[in-house]
Amino acid sequence: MSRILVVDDEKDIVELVSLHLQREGHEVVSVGNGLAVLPMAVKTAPDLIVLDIMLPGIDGVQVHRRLRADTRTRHIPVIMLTARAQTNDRIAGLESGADDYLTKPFSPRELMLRIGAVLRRSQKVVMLAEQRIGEFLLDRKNMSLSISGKLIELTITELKLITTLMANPDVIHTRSELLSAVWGYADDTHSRTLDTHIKRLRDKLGDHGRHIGTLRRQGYLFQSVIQELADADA
Amino acid sequence: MSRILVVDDEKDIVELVSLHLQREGHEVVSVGNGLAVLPMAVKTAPDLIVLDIMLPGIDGVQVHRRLRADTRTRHIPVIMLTARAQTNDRIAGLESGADDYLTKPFSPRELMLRIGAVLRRSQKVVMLAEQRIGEFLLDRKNMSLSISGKLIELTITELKLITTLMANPDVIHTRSELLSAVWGYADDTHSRTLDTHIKRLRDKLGDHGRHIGTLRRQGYLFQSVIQELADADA
DNA sequence: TGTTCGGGTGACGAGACTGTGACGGCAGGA
DNA sequence: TCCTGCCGTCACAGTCTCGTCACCCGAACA
Repeated sequence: MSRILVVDDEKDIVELVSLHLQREGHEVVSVGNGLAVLPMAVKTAPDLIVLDIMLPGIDGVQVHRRLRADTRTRHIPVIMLTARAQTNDRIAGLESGADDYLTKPFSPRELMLRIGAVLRRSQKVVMLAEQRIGEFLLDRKNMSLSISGKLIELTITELKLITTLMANPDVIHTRSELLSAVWGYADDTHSRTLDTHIKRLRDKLGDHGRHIGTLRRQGYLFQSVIQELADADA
Repeated sequence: MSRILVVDDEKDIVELVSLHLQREGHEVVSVGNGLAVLPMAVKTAPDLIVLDIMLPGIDGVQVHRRLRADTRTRHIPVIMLTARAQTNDRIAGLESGADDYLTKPFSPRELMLRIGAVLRRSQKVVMLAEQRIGEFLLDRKNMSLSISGKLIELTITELKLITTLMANPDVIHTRSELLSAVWGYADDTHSRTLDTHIKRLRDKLGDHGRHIGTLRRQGYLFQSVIQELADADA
């Protein structure tokens, strides 16, 4: 699932950790020498680095600093392994820089949990570059909307509005929800602003404007298929 | 997950296919008559059409042609079902137009695989919802930029501009490239427009405006780390 | 049938946004 | 050192965009 770089000079540790990681479906790369970490990190672009603080040649803290200084590796989360013998100040120093740390001896189970947590935290939220609903094509890359290949010129407000509606088609978006999403209004300002923009949007969409439905007292919605709207109970 | 329109006059086939599709979480709409395909496709806006070539009333090839001729349906991918008895020319003709085709009799499993492949191909280009470069955080969902958590209010033009630059940080974007990406200008209009917007952007970014670098005669670039720019050979 | 309420519609003015041209300054080459 | 070309900066005017208001209409309900 993820690629993880394990840095430790004790082969036993590396093997133990690798075993557990692989069991969880991760790909493991390992290095035993501090000086080799940066080149290896650049080469393999791991999703996470498990870094022992005690290393031959160069200190783990130094390695960490170098990783952070290099634009190619600075975003990679690091979990530090420290020995109990380390002074508290040392640990505090690490704590500030690393994404997490663990004192030796540690249970593999705990390491796995922490790795899972860090990965989840750093996981990137992906979205569709293009969202298609029927003939509507929302191109987030170019910030544009087209219908059946025809570009519809929208203002930024209209674009935000339809983007919000299309994000959850066939679902009712309340007025306050839309006002919050598009205008950032916290309070339920009651004015004709939203209505007006809905109208402008519908006008620009021409015949397809009917995809934007109104539910009296409830809100608006983007209908993937145009149909009569029957109010549910209020 | 997706809405699929199945066109076949043999009820057994429709039922079989529908069953498998529904099992995979797809919504199925079906039609047994060639003439009903276009209206139904327009009405339900399916994500994919499975089209049998042998149909009563009107030939599947004709139907396909009509689908392609109509702006409302031309973008919908089509998988053709052909009988082994069809001549080779016929199949060649199909092959060019349809997104995929399958000869009867076929295994439902194979159809499912091909449908999966076509759907995957026809949609889903993913992008990061948030892009972070140093202190800069580009939030594509809310179409906003913030620096160290502070929201920067940008106009739509400025937003497109910095989005383009940030899409490939530390890479030179030529003037014509930017004019094309942001303004859609095909020709290299030479005016002060781009410069002016670059300046406005830099101003709004305050001290961080220095991330936008100029390379004389070459273009602009977003620098992930601020540094002196040395012109490469022109 | 009449009343009430929420949404639709059209107009308008303030302000924002944009593209342009003029001008100045700086870098690189002669 | 001067010249040339490219970019930075500024002011400005035209256009666009937005929020609001007044008024209309139709649905829901009594």
